Amino acid sequence: MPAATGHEVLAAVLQVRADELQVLLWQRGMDPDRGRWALPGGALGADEDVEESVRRQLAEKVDVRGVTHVEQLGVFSAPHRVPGVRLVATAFLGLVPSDVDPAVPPDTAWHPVDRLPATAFDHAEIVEDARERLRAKLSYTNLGFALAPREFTVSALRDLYVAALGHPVSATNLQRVLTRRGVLAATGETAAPGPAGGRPAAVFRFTERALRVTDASAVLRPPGVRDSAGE
Amino acid sequence: MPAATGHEVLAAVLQVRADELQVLLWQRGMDPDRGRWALPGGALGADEDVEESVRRQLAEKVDVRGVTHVEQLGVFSAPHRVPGVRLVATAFLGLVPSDVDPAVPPDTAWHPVDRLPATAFDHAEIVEDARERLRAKLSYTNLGFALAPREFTVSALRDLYVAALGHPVSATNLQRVLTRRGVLAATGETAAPGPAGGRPAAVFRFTERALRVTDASAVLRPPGVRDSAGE
DNA sequence: GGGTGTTTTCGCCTGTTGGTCGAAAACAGG
DNA sequence: CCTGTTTTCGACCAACAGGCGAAAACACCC
Repeated sequence: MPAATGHEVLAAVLQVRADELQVLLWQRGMDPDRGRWALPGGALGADEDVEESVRRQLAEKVDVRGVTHVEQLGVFSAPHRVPGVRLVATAFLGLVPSDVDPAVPPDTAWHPVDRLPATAFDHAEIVEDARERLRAKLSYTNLGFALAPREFTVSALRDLYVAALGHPVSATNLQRVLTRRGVLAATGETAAPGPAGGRPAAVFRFTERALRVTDASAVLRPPGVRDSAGE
Repeated sequence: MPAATGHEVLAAVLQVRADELQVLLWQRGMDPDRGRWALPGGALGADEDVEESVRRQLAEKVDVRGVTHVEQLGVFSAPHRVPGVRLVATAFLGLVPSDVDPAVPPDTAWHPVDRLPATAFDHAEIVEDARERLRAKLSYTNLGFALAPREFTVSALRDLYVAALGHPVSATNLQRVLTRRGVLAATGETAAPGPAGGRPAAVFRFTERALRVTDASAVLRPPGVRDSAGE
């Protein structure tokens, strides 16, 4: 009696390329929406949950080792979001560090989230949700690790934040804030200066490459429990 | 070709009752999991999205006007989370103000989230997710409005936060923080003192009864843009 | 080799926020 | 009128983020 309901997973995979936040899309070769650009994904398999499914489907488009972070965005379930069939989608956000350039099939390409091509179904809406989720989480988590190479300079990290957030970020502040949160650590090495000279930049690394929420957002925290201010 | 996949919606409706955070559950009268307690919900209809569906299903259990806030928690999709059938669930968090006591069917009752009875399927996990989401959002949003009556004293609001957060909260701080964020406003009236006397408490109100995120969480904000500190 | 320009780094200052504490205000009851 | 209770308010302090400018460390050119 409940209508036969299919379930698909979709992934908005984001990466900063050429100082712009871009998303991985593939061009549909079949109707409906032939020629329009769609998010990677596909039908949920019988013996997998949605997390396993999205990783499996992504593996068909890119080298999954490049995708350092995957998290659930939400459910998109408008009755006619896909014409003809009843299809509920679980959308995901995926992040790729800026130093890798995974090989992709010929029908697949990166597009700046600011200038999307004609998109299929409700996928533009999903990309917008992914972008906002990224923006919010960059502020109060260490999610930057998923966009950055293993090692980087503060200015390189600053450029990533500028591209992802869409507004200027002070390098001074970025370093101080992240250091105080205890997620940044200097490696002791320095990078070679650019062609115009300049002081060699110190090389940093994220202390952990797993998502951690900053307690700074824990307003109204229990009494007596103060931040350790970076052990 | 994809296995016939059913889709259901489930709601973890939370309310502070008797100084404890409680969740609305109903006792299953049929197998599987007969006798165990389950979250309200049901199959997704053909002509509704999951948001519409959860409100419709909730209306069958409680007076929906009492539920002041509903938001998506996430998808639960373990292949055998419900024995026998393939059922994917979209879980929701619902909040009810502490001053209403909606009528519920005979098989339905409130249970403290700290002492859940035997629960059906993976519903205990969903309740735990709902509770953590509430805890997190109380800190950096004005979500308290959804747990509180339209008008209240600071100590009453403090008791709600204590019950929901599970740790002591300073009344002084709560008032100052919420006022500075611009979400609290004094009505000018005072409440009658308790039986033991004491100074009459001032009555407050939330300035808006819609979810708003505090910009305080927007660390690394654009330069020059400072908080208006409550106009 | 010294000056110039560039890039990064570091320290200081400021405004805001949240946590703590204690005093004062406003009530009931004896 | 005195005591006990509850609420309210102000003062103080530590932590934090943003802004700014000086100093450090390099490349290039004359």
